[in-house]
Amino acid sequence: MADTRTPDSTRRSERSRRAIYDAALALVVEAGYPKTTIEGIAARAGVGKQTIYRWWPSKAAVLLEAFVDLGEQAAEAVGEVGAAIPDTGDLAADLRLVVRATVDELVDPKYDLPTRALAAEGIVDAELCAQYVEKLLRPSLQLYADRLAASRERGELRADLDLDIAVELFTGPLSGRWLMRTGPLTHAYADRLVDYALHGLAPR
Amino acid sequence: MADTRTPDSTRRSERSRRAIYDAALALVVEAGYPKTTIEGIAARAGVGKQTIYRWWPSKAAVLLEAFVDLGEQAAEAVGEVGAAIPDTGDLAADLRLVVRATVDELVDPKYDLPTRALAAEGIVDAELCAQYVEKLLRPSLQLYADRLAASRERGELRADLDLDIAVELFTGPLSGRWLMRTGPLTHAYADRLVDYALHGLAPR
Amino acid sequence: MADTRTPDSTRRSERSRRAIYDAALALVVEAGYPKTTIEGIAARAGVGKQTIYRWWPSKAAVLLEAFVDLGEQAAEAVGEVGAAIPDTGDLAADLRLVVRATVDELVDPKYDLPTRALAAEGIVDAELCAQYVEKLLRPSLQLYADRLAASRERGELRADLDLDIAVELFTGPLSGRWLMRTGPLTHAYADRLVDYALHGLAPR
Amino acid sequence: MADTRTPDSTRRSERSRRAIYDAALALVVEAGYPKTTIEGIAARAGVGKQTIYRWWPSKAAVLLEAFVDLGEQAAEAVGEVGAAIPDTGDLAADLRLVVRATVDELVDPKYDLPTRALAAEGIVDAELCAQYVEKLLRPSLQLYADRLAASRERGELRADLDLDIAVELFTGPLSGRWLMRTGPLTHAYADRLVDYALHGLAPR
DNA sequence: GCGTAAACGAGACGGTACGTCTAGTCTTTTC
DNA sequence: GAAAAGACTAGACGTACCGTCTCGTTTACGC
Repeated sequence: MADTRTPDSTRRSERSRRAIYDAALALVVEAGYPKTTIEGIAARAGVGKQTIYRWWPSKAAVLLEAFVDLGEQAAEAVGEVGAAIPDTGDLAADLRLVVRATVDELVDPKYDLPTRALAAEGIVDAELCAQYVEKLLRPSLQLYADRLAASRERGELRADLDLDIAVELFTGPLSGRWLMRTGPLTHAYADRLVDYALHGLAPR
Repeated sequence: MADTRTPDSTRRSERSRRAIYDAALALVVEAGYPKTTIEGIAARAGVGKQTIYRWWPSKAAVLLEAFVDLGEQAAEAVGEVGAAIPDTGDLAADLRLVVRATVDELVDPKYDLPTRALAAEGIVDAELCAQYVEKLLRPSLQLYADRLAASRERGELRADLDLDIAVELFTGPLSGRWLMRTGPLTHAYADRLVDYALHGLAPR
Repeated sequence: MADTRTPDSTRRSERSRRAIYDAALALVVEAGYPKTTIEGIAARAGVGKQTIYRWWPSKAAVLLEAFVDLGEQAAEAVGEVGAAIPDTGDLAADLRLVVRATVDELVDPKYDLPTRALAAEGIVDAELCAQYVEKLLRPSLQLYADRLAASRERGELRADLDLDIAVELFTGPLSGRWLMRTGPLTHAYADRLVDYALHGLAPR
Repeated sequence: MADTRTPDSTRRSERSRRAIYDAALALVVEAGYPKTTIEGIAARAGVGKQTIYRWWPSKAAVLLEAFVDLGEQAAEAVGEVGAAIPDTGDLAADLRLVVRATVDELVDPKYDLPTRALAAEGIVDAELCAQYVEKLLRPSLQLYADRLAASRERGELRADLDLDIAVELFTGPLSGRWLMRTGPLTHAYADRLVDYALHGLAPR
């Protein structure tokens, strides 16, 4: 029978939590996600398996939290601000900048591998997918939405613009190309994508 | 030590191959991909495990072939033709039709589940990914490319249009929304996506 | 790579150990040794396979321990004593008694089958053979040796008698006939064997 | 359904039979009996598996025939005769000679390993055991029986001597010590064994 | 000599068990 | 009472052989 009692999180060991995060991320980068096991994480973190099972429902959940934590660490280091797409008034230029930045990130193995693993897991596991979207995807999509909304207010975009679809027009092709490796991820690609998405395929 | 001898494919049992395809697809739909095991497929197909290991390198490879075969079966049943997006002269209408059809397919569990599983596996396994793209993804993307190329010739699209990106502008958002469940997949969505992709986000 | 860590025997599950003994013995008697598998033992004992592989190196080792344990159980039940050949002063009579008892045991399937299996395995596997001899064979041979030594002291046997060979003179023919089924195992045979061994083949 | 047709032995391939014998014996000596497989024998003999299954019921049966054949080959080489224990009139001396010879043979791996394997198999498989006894054991025991019978006629042994038991008095201890490795197999041992068996344990 | 039938080499097949690995649970001991 | 340690049940993994079953290919006999 499962232990339905929820553990007392106030007594949780911060040291163990950190060690588990570190071990999980390191193993995914070193050995790949499928070869990363809960036993392996526990061993590397110097932690009992039960400590993992007590606080997380699955390997993917550990990795997700670890990765979110990594992002927060990084954000804190840079000063937390900058968490918005700059608004210089030139929408195309602003978007090129951020799409290029996204391209750079997707190419860095340190981010690529864990994100791929989480995406793969999420594709098959709806539960985890929701978490993934909420904690990782949505925040970054929101940046696009905010910037586009600002331009829409100024009349630079269709007045009735559906923001969700608008955002997807940039991120969809990009993440599709990244996930399925259907083409190179370069700054040139980023620029052209922004151009097409903003102005469409029809002749000028 | 691995058995490097390649088996003699002329002596291969067609009956077993089919049974394995059927079992694999059925199990993925019924139990989900992670709970689909090679042992399970073998048992359900009434086949020895070795017969699977002899001909396929992994569970995912089995499913990929099974799914490709399923497509071929279906194509054969309809008469093989129709493997092109119709060209009525109205590009927007033609694209709406096919994007709507894609939406319908992605919603059907019979296609949804195996495709998700393959996509998930491909995201993490580059080897398999290449196969997946080559055998499943590329052919369907090519349909878009052909139709768009036809319109480009007629001057209905930018003369210097990059077809790859153009195709992605339709399929990227669609598959992104599907994979990550970030929004509903409806005909209305399909229509609006086609509109945005064709004409861009800028005001008319 | 093999797991070289030795498990902590203080934490071993007594319940599992007993269940494995019981299952192993039962299966050997019911299905025969070759059809007794480690998987079968585990299943019948309600135990994971790893629990067997953790504590024993082979199927035969399990059976050997199970059988030794069975003997200890039996000995404990009878009160532990009697573990010596009686010494009534009449050596021939004493030996006849114990050889007859041995014959009876060798004929009982409950002992016959496991012992045969162990003997067979030991014949081919020197490692196991040593264990078998040490734990099962030697103790019972020692009883003969002790009784014969007592008679030798009293001058009833050659003064320079080689006890090992002397013991073999009784047990060798007996076990040979049993193992290879070269003749009937009866009390009459036991009596005559004792007679011949004690007095030789030469005329009186 | 099994193929009930009995194959036509007149058309049997002598070359294959020999190759199988050689392969079986070589593998048992090189790799040990348990690691000798029918597939291995077939591969080494350059023979299809079916050719083995057509003519023999089991791995042990192959080995038995191979070994019997080996003996016949050897006998033929020496000139066939000598298949009897010499009768110099000195029974003890004659027996010492032959027991010493047996000891020498049991120590030679070329004979030791296959014989052990067959004995082990026979212990557990009554069917095979009968074959083994009939073809290998009985003939060699008969030599003892004949020699002892001759002496008995001459009054050198008990008039009512039970030949079976008498033979066992020599071969039982010997084979017991050999099978279970309970002591060294030396000429000294052979001599003493003959002495004890002939004259018994009682003081002179 | 030539057709035919059986034995042959080869090896794919449906299976069983192997020994290993990991999941997730449970228990014991330590802090 | 949380945590480290690790033994436990459970069962999938990929491998090795089993014994059966085709395949073509010799081989040898009867016509």
